Amino acid sequence: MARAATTSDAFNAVAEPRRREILNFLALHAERPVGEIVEALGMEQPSVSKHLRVLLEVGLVNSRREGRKVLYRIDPQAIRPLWEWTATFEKYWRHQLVKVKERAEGEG
Amino acid sequence: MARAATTSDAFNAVAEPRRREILNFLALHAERPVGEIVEALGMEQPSVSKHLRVLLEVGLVNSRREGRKVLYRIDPQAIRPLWEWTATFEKYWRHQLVKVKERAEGEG
DNA sequence: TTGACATATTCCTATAAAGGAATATATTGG
DNA sequence: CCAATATATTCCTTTATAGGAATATGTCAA
Repeated sequence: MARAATTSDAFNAVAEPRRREILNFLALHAERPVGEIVEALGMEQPSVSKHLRVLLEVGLVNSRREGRKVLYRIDPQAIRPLWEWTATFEKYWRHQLVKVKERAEGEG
Repeated sequence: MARAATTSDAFNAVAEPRRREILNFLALHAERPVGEIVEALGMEQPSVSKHLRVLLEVGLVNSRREGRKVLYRIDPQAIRPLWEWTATFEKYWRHQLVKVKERAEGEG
């Protein structure tokens, strides 16, 4: 068996750094055509289209055509499961920090 | 070029569901030997060892030997970059929720 | 219809991974 | 040292990429 498909869920989709870059860009710039992503991130156009397809399939972005251009925008809801999972670990590192702080104060 | 190595960073490491299960288990149970993970999650022992190796390489877990057993524990700090990245999108879905709420109140 | 622009898809290659089975390594007790 | 327990590694097969190059599809303007 091979690795799970990149399109199987958001976890797999965002494992690819380029796709995270695209999401970062779209988060800042709202709805944008492919060409602007290509230019802004310095990637090849086919590469961007392919990454957008993966993001589209897992619902991390939506798209609509406007004339010759296709506009993409993020759907932040799709990132939520990822955030929720990571957030369950937040209390543990917060705990660690408290302990580190206490130790520092004890020594000072 | 193929996909990035699962050991290249936490994003790639946690893309695999089994590895997330292992982290979930370790988060709840603190330091545990491999055998308990195997039993608790119903996975094959070599499979668990291999997944733990990946988690170890990206720093998501630590280990120490105690007699015949090797005890693993999570290092929640390693999940932090993941949380931080996803958290940057939180404001967007919060925004969406506010708008949905406003609309609902306007209609009600 | 034709040409230009914008995006998507296909074909190719190299690479890596996950699971299963078998085996190797490490540690302890006798 | 030997047997038993606990864990790690290796070998194999199947599958899925990501990027590059080339090409196809879609849309508009004249």
